[in-house]
Amino acid sequence: MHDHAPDTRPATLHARIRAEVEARILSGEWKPGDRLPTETELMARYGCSRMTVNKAMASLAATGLISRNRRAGTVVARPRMHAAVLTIPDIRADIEARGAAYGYCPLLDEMRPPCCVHLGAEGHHLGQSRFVRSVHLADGSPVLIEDRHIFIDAVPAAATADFRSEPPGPWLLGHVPWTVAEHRIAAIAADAVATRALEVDFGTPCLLVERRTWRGEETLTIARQVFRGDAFDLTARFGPKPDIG
Amino acid sequence: MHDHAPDTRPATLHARIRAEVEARILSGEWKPGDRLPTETELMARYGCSRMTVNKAMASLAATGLISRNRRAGTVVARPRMHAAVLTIPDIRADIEARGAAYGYCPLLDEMRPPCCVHLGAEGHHLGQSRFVRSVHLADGSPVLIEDRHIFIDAVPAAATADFRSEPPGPWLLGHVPWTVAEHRIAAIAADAVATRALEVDFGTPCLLVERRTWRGEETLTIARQVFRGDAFDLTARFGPKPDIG
DNA sequence: CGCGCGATAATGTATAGATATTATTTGGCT
DNA sequence: AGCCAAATAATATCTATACATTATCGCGCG
Repeated sequence: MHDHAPDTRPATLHARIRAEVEARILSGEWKPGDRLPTETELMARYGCSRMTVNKAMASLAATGLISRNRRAGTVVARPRMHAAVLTIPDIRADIEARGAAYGYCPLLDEMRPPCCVHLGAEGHHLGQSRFVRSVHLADGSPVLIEDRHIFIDAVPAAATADFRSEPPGPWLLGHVPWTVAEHRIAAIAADAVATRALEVDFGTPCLLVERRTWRGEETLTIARQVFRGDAFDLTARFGPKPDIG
Repeated sequence: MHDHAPDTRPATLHARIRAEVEARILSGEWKPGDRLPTETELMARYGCSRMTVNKAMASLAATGLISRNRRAGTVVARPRMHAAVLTIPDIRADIEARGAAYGYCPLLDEMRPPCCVHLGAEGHHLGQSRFVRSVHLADGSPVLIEDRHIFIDAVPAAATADFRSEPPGPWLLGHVPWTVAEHRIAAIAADAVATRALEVDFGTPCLLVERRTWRGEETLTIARQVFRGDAFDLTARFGPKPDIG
Protein backbone atom coordinates (compact mmCIF):
# COMPACT_ATOMS: atom_id res chain seq x y z
CA MET A 1 0.00 0.00 0.00
CA HIS A 2 1.34 3.34 -0.97
CA ASP A 3 1.72 6.12 1.51
CA HIS A 4 -0.63 8.81 0.38
CA ALA A 5 -0.24 10.90 3.49
CA PRO A 6 0.69 14.44 2.54
CA ASP A 7 4.34 15.27 3.06
CA THR A 8 4.08 17.73 5.89
CA ARG A 9 7.80 18.39 5.97
CA PRO A 10 8.48 21.97 5.06
CA ALA A 11 10.08 22.42 1.71
CA THR A 12 12.64 25.00 2.69
CA LEU A 13 15.72 24.20 4.66
CA HIS A 14 15.35 26.71 7.46
CA ALA A 15 11.77 25.63 7.95
CA ARG A 16 12.87 22.01 8.10
CA ILE A 17 15.53 22.75 10.68
CA ARG A 18 13.03 24.67 12.70
CA ALA A 19 10.48 21.90 12.48
CA GLU A 20 12.95 19.26 13.58
CA VAL A 21 14.23 21.21 16.55
CA GLU A 22 10.67 22.06 17.48
CA ALA A 23 9.67 18.42 17.27
CA ARG A 24 12.42 17.37 19.65
CA ILE A 25 11.35 19.97 22.15
CA LEU A 26 7.67 19.17 21.91
CA SER A 27 8.28 15.45 22.17
CA GLY A 28 10.11 16.04 25.42
CA GLU A 29 13.43 14.80 24.13
CA TRP A 30 14.86 18.24 24.82
CA LYS A 31 13.36 19.49 28.08
CA PRO A 32 13.00 23.01 29.41
CA GLY A 33 16.39 24.27 30.53
CA ASP A 34 18.33 21.91 28.29
CA ARG A 35 21.01 23.46 26.23
CA LEU A 36 20.64 22.90 22.54
CA PRO A 37 23.30 22.62 19.86
CA THR A 38 25.11 25.75 18.84
CA GLU A 39 24.56 27.25 15.44
CA THR A 40 27.94 25.95 14.37
CA GLU A 41 27.01 22.40 15.34
CA LEU A 42 23.66 22.58 13.58
CA MET A 43 25.35 24.08 10.57
CA ALA A 44 27.60 21.03 10.40
CA ARG A 45 24.74 18.63 11.07
CA TYR A 46 22.59 20.01 8.27
CA GLY A 47 25.46 20.87 5.99
CA CYS A 48 24.25 24.41 5.48
CA SER A 49 25.38 27.92 6.26
CA ARG A 50 25.06 29.50 9.66
CA MET A 51 22.65 32.13 8.35
CA THR A 52 20.16 29.42 7.52
CA VAL A 53 20.43 27.88 10.96
CA ASN A 54 20.14 31.33 12.45
CA LYS A 55 16.92 32.03 10.61
CA ALA A 56 15.40 28.84 11.94
CA MET A 57 16.48 29.45 15.51
CA ALA A 58 15.54 33.14 15.48
CA SER A 59 12.07 32.11 14.45
CA LEU A 60 11.79 29.62 17.30
CA ALA A 61 13.02 32.28 19.68
CA ALA A 62 10.37 34.68 18.36
CA THR A 63 7.64 32.22 19.27
CA GLY A 64 9.10 31.86 22.74
CA LEU A 65 9.93 28.19 22.46
CA ILE A 66 13.62 28.73 23.02
CA SER A 67 15.67 31.38 24.67
CA ARG A 68 18.92 32.54 23.16
CA ASN A 69 21.82 34.33 24.76
CA ARG A 70 25.13 35.38 23.38
CA ARG A 71 27.97 33.35 24.66
CA ALA A 72 25.67 31.37 26.96
CA GLY A 73 24.01 29.55 24.10
CA THR A 74 20.46 28.47 23.40
CA VAL A 75 18.21 26.67 25.87
CA VAL A 76 14.69 25.32 25.71
CA ALA A 77 12.44 27.92 27.30
CA ARG A 78 10.38 27.14 30.31
CA PRO A 79 6.76 26.94 29.20
CA ARG A 80 4.78 29.95 30.34
CA MET A 81 1.09 30.15 29.94
CA HIS A 82 0.78 33.87 30.13
CA ALA A 83 -0.53 34.76 26.75
CA ALA A 84 -2.83 33.24 24.22
CA VAL A 85 -4.16 34.16 20.86
CA LEU A 86 -7.73 35.20 21.25
CA THR A 87 -9.87 34.95 18.20
CA ILE A 88 -11.95 38.07 18.04
CA PRO A 89 -15.41 37.13 16.99
CA ASP A 90 -16.43 38.43 13.61
CA ILE A 91 -20.07 38.43 14.56
CA ARG A 92 -21.46 38.11 11.10
CA ALA A 93 -19.10 35.30 10.05
CA ASP A 94 -19.68 33.54 13.35
CA ILE A 95 -23.42 33.60 12.97
CA GLU A 96 -23.33 32.52 9.38
CA ALA A 97 -20.89 29.74 10.24
CA ARG A 98 -23.60 28.18 12.39
CA GLY A 99 -25.92 28.21 9.44
CA ALA A 100 -28.05 31.04 10.76
CA ALA A 101 -29.08 34.15 8.89
CA TYR A 102 -27.32 37.29 10.02
CA GLY A 103 -29.31 40.40 10.77
CA TYR A 104 -28.40 43.92 11.79
CA CYS A 105 -30.71 46.50 13.24
CA PRO A 106 -29.64 49.97 14.41
CA LEU A 107 -31.68 51.33 17.32
CA LEU A 108 -30.11 54.71 17.92
CA ASP A 109 -27.85 56.94 15.88
CA GLU A 110 -26.94 60.36 17.14
CA MET A 111 -24.16 62.82 17.72
CA ARG A 112 -22.94 63.09 21.27
CA PRO A 113 -21.23 66.11 22.75
CA PRO A 114 -17.56 65.99 23.72
CA CYS A 115 -16.89 63.82 26.69
CA CYS A 116 -14.05 62.81 28.91
CA VAL A 117 -13.00 59.42 30.13
CA HIS A 118 -10.72 58.83 33.02
CA LEU A 119 -7.86 56.49 32.42
CA GLY A 120 -5.85 55.94 35.53
CA ALA A 121 -4.81 59.32 36.87
CA GLU A 122 -5.43 61.67 33.99
CA GLY A 123 -8.58 62.55 32.15
CA HIS A 124 -8.56 62.21 28.42
CA HIS A 125 -10.46 64.54 26.17
CA LEU A 126 -12.15 62.70 23.36
CA GLY A 127 -14.26 65.30 21.59
CA GLN A 128 -17.56 64.87 19.82
CA SER A 129 -18.65 61.37 18.91
CA ARG A 130 -21.15 59.57 16.76
CA PHE A 131 -23.05 57.12 18.87
CA VAL A 132 -24.70 54.06 17.37
CA ARG A 133 -26.64 51.49 19.33
CA SER A 134 -27.47 48.39 17.36
CA VAL A 135 -28.62 44.81 17.70
CA HIS A 136 -27.17 41.88 15.79
CA LEU A 137 -29.45 38.96 15.11
CA ALA A 138 -29.13 35.31 14.27
CA ASP A 139 -32.16 33.97 12.42
CA GLY A 140 -34.11 36.95 13.66
CA SER A 141 -33.38 36.53 17.35
CA PRO A 142 -31.09 39.03 19.05
CA VAL A 143 -27.66 37.83 20.08
CA LEU A 144 -25.66 40.96 20.70
CA ILE A 145 -26.32 44.56 21.59
CA GLU A 146 -23.58 47.00 20.75
CA ASP A 147 -23.05 50.56 21.91
CA ARG A 148 -20.44 52.24 19.81
CA HIS A 149 -18.83 55.64 19.98
CA ILE A 150 -16.79 56.85 17.04
CA PHE A 151 -14.81 59.98 17.69
CA ILE A 152 -15.22 62.51 14.94
CA ASP A 153 -11.92 64.29 15.50
CA ALA A 154 -10.09 61.03 14.82
CA VAL A 155 -12.41 59.71 12.12
CA PRO A 156 -14.02 62.64 10.29
CA ALA A 157 -15.57 60.34 7.69
CA ALA A 158 -17.71 58.78 10.41
CA ALA A 159 -19.81 61.94 10.58
CA THR A 160 -21.44 61.20 7.26
CA ALA A 161 -21.20 57.41 7.04
CA ASP A 162 -24.43 55.50 6.62
CA PHE A 163 -24.93 52.94 9.36
CA ARG A 164 -28.51 52.03 8.48
CA SER A 165 -27.57 48.81 6.73
CA GLU A 166 -23.87 48.35 7.48
CA PRO A 167 -22.73 48.05 11.09
CA PRO A 168 -20.07 50.48 12.24
CA GLY A 169 -17.60 47.69 13.07
CA PRO A 170 -16.98 46.45 9.55
CA TRP A 171 -17.16 49.99 8.21
CA LEU A 172 -14.38 51.05 10.54
CA LEU A 173 -12.26 48.02 9.74
CA GLY A 174 -12.47 48.81 6.06
CA HIS A 175 -11.87 52.55 6.32
CA VAL A 176 -9.59 53.29 9.20
CA PRO A 177 -6.15 51.95 9.96
CA TRP A 178 -5.67 51.32 13.63
CA THR A 179 -2.68 50.40 15.69
CA VAL A 180 -3.83 49.05 19.01
CA ALA A 181 -7.00 47.56 20.34
CA GLU A 182 -7.74 46.61 23.89
CA HIS A 183 -10.48 44.32 25.04
CA ARG A 184 -11.94 43.82 28.44
CA ILE A 185 -14.00 40.71 28.94
CA ALA A 186 -16.35 40.29 31.86
CA ALA A 187 -19.54 38.61 32.94
CA ILE A 188 -22.38 40.95 33.80
CA ALA A 189 -26.06 40.76 34.54
CA ALA A 190 -28.41 42.00 31.84
CA ASP A 191 -29.44 45.58 32.61
CA ALA A 192 -32.67 47.22 31.52
CA VAL A 193 -31.48 48.01 28.02
CA ALA A 194 -30.00 44.58 27.44
CA THR A 195 -33.09 42.92 28.85
CA ARG A 196 -35.29 44.61 26.30
CA ALA A 197 -32.94 44.39 23.34
CA LEU A 198 -31.79 40.82 23.84
CA GLU A 199 -35.17 39.52 24.94
CA VAL A 200 -33.82 37.92 28.09
CA ASP A 201 -34.84 38.13 31.73
CA PHE A 202 -33.46 40.91 33.84
CA GLY A 203 -30.24 39.74 35.48
CA THR A 204 -29.43 37.02 32.97
CA PRO A 205 -25.66 36.48 32.72
CA CYS A 206 -24.19 38.10 29.65
CA LEU A 207 -20.71 38.29 28.25
CA LEU A 208 -19.42 41.83 28.03
CA VAL A 209 -16.66 42.79 25.63
CA GLU A 210 -15.44 46.34 25.82
CA ARG A 211 -13.19 47.23 22.96
CA ARG A 212 -11.21 50.38 22.60
CA THR A 213 -9.22 51.11 19.50
CA TRP A 214 -6.44 53.59 18.97
CA ARG A 215 -4.33 54.96 16.18
CA GLY A 216 -1.18 56.04 17.90
CA GLU A 217 -2.26 58.12 20.88
CA GLU A 218 -5.65 58.94 19.43
CA THR A 219 -8.73 57.03 20.47
CA LEU A 220 -10.74 56.09 17.41
CA THR A 221 -13.66 54.19 18.82
CA ILE A 222 -15.05 52.54 21.89
CA ALA A 223 -17.44 49.64 21.58
CA ARG A 224 -19.39 47.97 24.33
CA GLN A 225 -20.80 44.65 23.24
CA VAL A 226 -23.14 42.60 25.36
CA PHE A 227 -23.62 39.03 24.18
CA ARG A 228 -26.39 36.74 25.29
CA GLY A 229 -24.58 34.45 27.67
CA ASP A 230 -26.27 31.34 26.37
CA ALA A 231 -25.58 32.19 22.74
CA PHE A 232 -21.93 33.12 22.53
CA ASP A 233 -18.53 32.40 23.89
CA LEU A 234 -14.98 33.19 22.97
CA THR A 235 -12.16 30.78 22.43
CA ALA A 236 -8.46 31.32 22.65
CA ARG A 237 -5.79 28.97 21.59
CA PHE A 238 -2.16 29.08 22.44
CA GLY A 239 0.73 26.99 21.42
CA PRO A 240 4.24 27.47 20.20
CA LYS A 241 2.91 26.12 16.93
CA PRO A 242 1.65 29.07 14.91
CA ASP A 243 4.06 29.83 12.13
CA ILE A 244 5.78 33.09 12.71
CA GLY A 245 8.78 34.25 10.73
CA MET B 1 16.30 72.11 27.70
CA HIS B 2 17.79 68.84 26.71
CA ASP B 3 15.74 66.08 25.25
CA HIS B 4 15.84 63.30 27.77
CA ALA B 5 13.25 61.19 26.04
CA PRO B 6 14.62 57.73 25.37
CA ASP B 7 15.70 57.15 21.82
CA THR B 8 13.04 54.74 20.69
CA ARG B 9 14.56 54.26 17.26
CA PRO B 10 15.71 50.71 16.89
CA ALA B 11 19.43 50.29 16.86
CA THR B 12 19.67 47.75 14.10
CA LEU B 13 19.16 48.55 10.46
CA HIS B 14 16.52 46.00 9.61
CA ALA B 15 14.53 47.05 12.66
CA ARG B 16 14.80 50.68 11.60
CA ILE B 17 13.59 49.90 8.11
CA ARG B 18 10.72 47.95 9.53
CA ALA B 19 9.80 50.71 11.93
CA GLU B 20 9.80 53.33 9.20
CA VAL B 21 7.68 51.31 6.82
CA GLU B 22 5.35 50.45 9.67
CA ALA B 23 5.06 54.10 10.64
CA ARG B 24 4.04 55.09 7.12
CA ILE B 25 1.37 52.44 7.10
CA LEU B 26 0.02 53.27 10.52
CA SER B 27 0.00 56.99 9.83
CA GLY B 28 -2.19 56.34 6.83
CA GLU B 29 0.35 57.59 4.31
CA TRP B 30 0.35 54.11 2.78
CA LYS B 31 -3.20 52.80 2.82
CA PRO B 32 -4.50 49.26 2.65
CA GLY B 33 -4.13 47.94 -0.87
CA ASP B 34 -1.32 50.33 -1.76
CA ARG B 35 1.69 48.82 -3.36
CA LEU B 36 4.89 49.47 -1.52
CA PRO B 37 8.42 49.81 -2.82
CA THR B 38 10.17 46.70 -4.03
CA GLU B 39 13.06 45.28 -2.11
CA THR B 40 15.42 46.62 -4.74
CA GLU B 41 14.06 50.13 -4.33
CA LEU B 42 14.27 50.01 -0.55
CA MET B 43 17.75 48.59 -0.80
CA ALA B 44 18.78 51.62 -2.82
CA ARG B 45 16.93 54.01 -0.53
CA TYR B 46 18.61 52.71 2.61
CA GLY B 47 21.90 51.89 0.97
CA CYS B 48 21.93 48.38 2.33
CA SER B 49 21.80 44.86 1.04
CA ARG B 50 18.63 43.20 -0.10
CA MET B 51 18.84 40.59 2.67
CA THR B 52 18.49 43.33 5.23
CA VAL B 53 15.45 44.78 3.55
CA ASN B 54 14.04 41.29 3.21
CA LYS B 55 14.40 40.65 6.91
CA ALA B 56 12.50 43.81 7.72
CA MET B 57 9.71 43.09 5.28
CA ALA B 58 9.43 39.42 6.18
CA SER B 59 8.92 40.47 9.75
CA LEU B 60 6.15 42.89 8.81
CA ALA B 61 4.55 40.16 6.74
CA ALA B 62 4.72 37.81 9.72
CA THR B 63 2.72 40.25 11.83
CA GLY B 64 0.17 40.54 9.06
CA LEU B 65 0.67 44.22 8.36
CA ILE B 66 1.70 43.65 4.77
CA SER B 67 1.12 40.95 2.25
CA ARG B 68 3.86 39.82 -0.08
CA ASN B 69 3.65 37.97 -3.37
CA ARG B 70 6.26 36.96 -5.82
CA ARG B 71 6.19 38.96 -8.97
CA ALA B 72 3.11 40.87 -7.83
CA GLY B 73 4.98 42.80 -5.16
CA THR B 74 4.15 43.88 -1.64
CA VAL B 75 0.94 45.63 -0.62
CA VAL B 76 -0.38 47.00 2.64
CA ALA B 77 -2.70 44.39 4.10
CA ARG B 78 -6.26 45.19 4.90
CA PRO B 79 -6.49 45.57 8.66
CA ARG B 80 -8.04 42.51 10.24
CA MET B 81 -9.03 42.36 13.82
CA HIS B 82 -9.15 38.62 14.09
CA ALA B 83 -6.69 37.86 16.80
CA ALA B 84 -5.49 39.43 19.98
CA VAL B 85 -3.06 38.53 22.64
CA LEU B 86 -5.00 37.46 25.67
CA THR B 87 -3.22 37.69 28.94
CA ILE B 88 -4.03 34.55 30.84
CA PRO B 89 -4.63 35.48 34.42
CA ASP B 90 -2.06 34.18 36.83
CA ILE B 91 -4.51 34.17 39.66
CA ARG B 92 -2.03 34.49 42.45
CA ALA B 93 -0.07 37.32 40.82
CA ASP B 94 -3.29 39.06 39.90
CA ILE B 95 -4.61 38.99 43.40
CA GLU B 96 -1.36 40.08 44.92
CA ALA B 97 -1.05 42.88 42.37
CA ARG B 98 -4.20 44.40 43.86
CA GLY B 99 -2.59 44.38 47.24
CA ALA B 100 -4.72 41.53 48.54
CA ALA B 101 -3.49 38.41 50.28
CA TYR B 102 -3.69 35.29 48.16
CA GLY B 103 -5.24 32.17 49.62
CA TYR B 104 -5.74 28.66 48.31
CA CYS B 105 -8.05 26.05 49.72
CA PRO B 106 -8.60 22.61 48.23
CA LEU B 107 -12.12 21.24 48.74
CA LEU B 108 -11.95 17.85 47.03
CA ASP B 109 -9.10 15.64 45.91
CA GLU B 110 -9.83 12.23 44.50
CA MET B 111 -9.10 9.78 41.74
CA ARG B 112 -11.73 9.54 39.06
CA PRO B 113 -12.29 6.54 36.85
CA PRO B 114 -11.52 6.66 33.13
CA CYS B 115 -13.89 8.86 31.19
CA CYS B 116 -14.60 9.87 27.68
CA VAL B 117 -15.20 13.27 26.20
CA HIS B 118 -16.75 13.84 22.86
CA LEU B 119 -14.89 16.16 20.55
CA GLY B 120 -16.75 16.71 17.36
CA ALA B 121 -17.50 13.34 15.83
CA GLU B 122 -15.20 11.00 17.68
CA GLY B 123 -15.02 10.13 21.34
CA HIS B 124 -11.68 10.49 23.00
CA HIS B 125 -10.55 8.15 25.71
CA LEU B 126 -8.78 9.97 28.49
CA GLY B 127 -8.12 7.37 31.16
CA GLN B 128 -8.02 7.78 34.90
CA SER B 129 -7.70 11.27 36.29
CA ARG B 130 -6.90 13.04 39.49
CA PHE B 131 -9.63 15.51 40.28
CA VAL B 132 -9.03 18.53 42.45
CA ARG B 133 -11.67 21.11 43.31
CA SER B 134 -10.29 24.19 44.97
CA VAL B 135 -11.11 27.76 45.86
CA HIS B 136 -8.76 30.70 45.45
CA LEU B 137 -9.20 33.60 47.81
CA ALA B 138 -8.31 37.27 47.93
CA ASP B 139 -8.02 38.59 51.46
CA GLY B 140 -9.99 35.59 52.63
CA SER B 141 -12.96 36.01 50.34
CA PRO B 142 -13.44 33.52 47.51
CA VAL B 143 -12.86 34.75 44.00
CA LEU B 144 -12.50 31.62 41.91
CA ILE B 145 -13.58 28.03 42.07
CA GLU B 146 -11.59 25.62 39.98
CA ASP B 147 -12.38 22.05 38.96
CA ARG B 148 -9.33 20.37 37.56
CA HIS B 149 -8.76 16.98 36.02
CA ILE B 150 -5.21 15.78 35.50
CA PHE B 151 -4.90 12.67 33.40
CA ILE B 152 -2.62 10.14 34.98
CA ASP B 153 -1.65 8.38 31.77
CA ALA B 154 -0.24 11.62 30.45
CA VAL B 155 1.15 12.95 33.73
CA PRO B 156 2.08 10.02 35.98
CA ALA B 157 3.71 12.29 38.55
CA ALA B 158 0.32 13.85 39.26
CA ALA B 159 -0.76 10.69 41.04
CA THR B 160 1.48 11.43 43.99
CA ALA B 161 1.77 15.21 43.89
CA ASP B 162 0.70 17.11 46.98
CA PHE B 163 -1.99 19.67 46.24
CA ARG B 164 -2.77 20.55 49.84
CA SER B 165 -0.82 23.77 49.78
CA GLU B 166 0.16 24.25 46.14
CA PRO B 167 -2.57 24.58 43.51
CA PRO B 168 -2.39 22.15 40.61
CA GLY B 169 -2.05 24.94 38.04
CA PRO B 170 1.38 26.20 39.05
CA TRP B 171 2.49 22.63 39.79
CA LEU B 172 1.66 21.59 36.24
CA LEU B 173 3.32 24.61 34.71
CA GLY B 174 6.51 23.82 36.53
CA HIS B 175 6.53 20.09 35.90
CA VAL B 176 4.97 19.33 32.57
CA PRO B 177 5.85 20.64 29.15
CA TRP B 178 2.76 21.31 27.08
CA THR B 179 2.29 22.29 23.50
CA VAL B 180 -1.21 23.62 23.05
CA ALA B 181 -3.82 25.11 25.29
CA GLU B 182 -7.34 26.09 24.41
CA HIS B 183 -9.59 28.36 26.37
CA ARG B 184 -13.28 28.87 26.17
CA ILE B 185 -14.66 31.94 27.81
CA ALA B 186 -18.32 32.34 28.59
CA ALA B 187 -20.74 34.01 30.97
CA ILE B 188 -22.76 31.62 33.12
CA ALA B 189 -25.07 31.80 36.08
CA ALA B 190 -23.69 30.57 39.39
CA ASP B 191 -24.82 26.99 39.95
CA ALA B 192 -25.30 25.33 43.31
CA VAL B 193 -21.63 24.54 43.79
CA ALA B 194 -20.46 27.98 42.76
CA THR B 195 -23.11 29.62 44.89
CA ARG B 196 -21.80 27.92 47.98
CA ALA B 197 -18.09 28.15 47.22
CA LEU B 198 -18.04 31.73 45.99
CA GLU B 199 -20.56 33.01 48.54
CA VAL B 200 -22.76 34.62 45.93
CA ASP B 201 -26.48 34.42 45.20
CA PHE B 202 -27.73 31.63 43.00
CA GLY B 203 -27.78 32.81 39.40
CA THR B 204 -25.19 35.53 39.81
CA PRO B 205 -23.28 36.09 36.56
CA CYS B 206 -19.87 34.48 36.61
CA LEU B 207 -17.06 34.33 34.13
CA LEU B 208 -16.28 30.79 33.04
CA VAL B 209 -12.88 29.86 31.65
CA GLU B 210 -12.49 26.30 30.45
CA ARG B 211 -8.93 25.44 29.71
CA ARG B 212 -7.71 22.30 28.06
CA THR B 213 -4.04 21.57 27.65
CA TRP B 214 -2.34 19.08 25.37
CA ARG B 215 1.09 17.72 24.70
CA GLY B 216 0.92 16.66 21.12
CA GLU B 217 -2.21 14.58 20.76
CA GLU B 218 -2.40 13.74 24.43
CA THR B 219 -4.70 15.64 26.74
CA LEU B 220 -2.86 16.57 29.92
CA THR B 221 -5.42 18.45 31.92
CA ILE B 222 -8.79 20.10 31.80
CA ALA B 223 -9.60 23.00 34.10
CA ARG B 224 -12.93 24.66 34.63
CA GLN B 225 -12.58 27.96 36.40
CA VAL B 226 -15.54 30.00 37.55
CA PHE B 227 -14.72 33.57 38.54
CA ARG B 228 -16.95 35.85 40.54
CA GLY B 229 -18.26 38.16 37.86
CA ASP B 230 -17.87 41.25 39.99
CA ALA B 231 -14.32 40.41 41.00
CA PHE B 232 -12.51 39.52 37.81
CA ASP B 233 -12.24 40.25 34.17
CA LEU B 234 -9.81 39.50 31.38
CA THR B 235 -8.08 41.92 29.12
CA ALA B 236 -6.60 41.39 25.72
CA ARG B 237 -4.49 43.75 23.74
CA PHE B 238 -3.70 43.62 20.10
CA GLY B 239 -1.60 45.65 17.83
CA PRO B 240 0.68 45.02 14.90
CA LYS B 241 3.30 46.39 17.24
CA PRO B 242 4.67 43.48 19.22
CA ASP B 243 8.15 42.68 18.03
CA ILE B 244 8.20 39.43 16.20
CA GLY B 245 11.14 38.28 14.16
C1' DC C 1 40.52 33.75 48.66
C1' DG C 2 38.46 37.16 45.80
C1' DC C 3 38.67 40.49 42.35
C1' DG C 4 39.42 42.28 37.86
C1' DC C 5 40.48 41.76 33.19
C1' DG C 6 41.43 39.77 28.99
C1' DA C 7 40.32 35.68 26.06
C1' DT C 8 36.72 33.21 24.17
C1' DA C 9 32.54 31.27 22.64
C1' DA C 10 28.28 32.01 21.43
C1' DT C 11 24.66 34.76 19.12
C1' DG C 12 23.35 39.13 16.35
C1' DT C 13 23.78 41.82 12.33
C1' DA C 14 25.09 42.92 7.79
C1' DT C 15 26.99 42.21 2.93
C1' DA C 16 27.26 40.64 -1.89
C1' DG C 17 26.24 37.47 -4.51
C1' DA C 18 23.66 33.21 -6.52
C1' DT C 19 19.81 30.45 -7.57
C1' DA C 20 14.84 29.14 -7.05
C1' DT C 21 10.06 30.02 -7.38
C1' DT C 22 6.03 32.13 -9.00
C1' DA C 23 2.61 35.30 -10.87
C1' DT C 24 2.21 38.50 -14.40
C1' DT C 25 2.96 40.29 -18.83
C1' DT C 26 3.87 39.99 -23.49
C1' DG C 27 4.17 38.26 -27.90
C1' DG C 28 3.26 34.93 -31.35
C1' DC C 29 0.41 31.61 -33.50
C1' DT C 30 -3.98 29.98 -34.89
C1' DA D 1 -10.34 37.31 -30.70
C1' DG D 2 -8.32 33.55 -27.99
C1' DC D 3 -4.88 30.65 -26.29
C1' DC D 4 -0.36 28.98 -25.18
C1' DA D 5 4.45 29.76 -24.36
C1' DA D 6 8.37 32.48 -23.33
C1' DA D 7 10.24 36.56 -21.02
C1' DT D 8 10.24 39.05 -16.90
C1' DA D 9 9.76 41.05 -12.41
C1' DA D 10 9.21 40.39 -8.05
C1' DT D 11 9.88 37.74 -3.67
C1' DA D 12 12.15 33.49 -1.36
C1' DT D 13 15.93 31.10 -0.13
C1' DC D 14 20.71 29.96 0.47
C1' DT D 15 25.87 30.60 0.84
C1' DA D 16 30.19 32.27 2.51
C1' DT D 17 32.12 35.71 4.98
C1' DA D 18 32.87 39.54 8.08
C1' DC D 19 32.40 42.07 11.99
C1' DA D 20 29.76 43.38 16.37
C1' DT D 21 28.15 42.36 20.87
C1' DT D 22 27.95 40.16 25.10
C1' DA D 23 27.95 36.83 28.84
C1' DT D 24 30.97 33.61 30.68
C1' DC D 25 35.39 31.48 31.70
C1' DG D 26 39.81 31.32 33.47
C1' DC D 27 43.92 33.20 34.73
C1' DG D 28 46.90 36.21 37.24
C1' DC D 29 47.55 39.44 40.78
C1' DG D 30 46.96 41.38 45.15
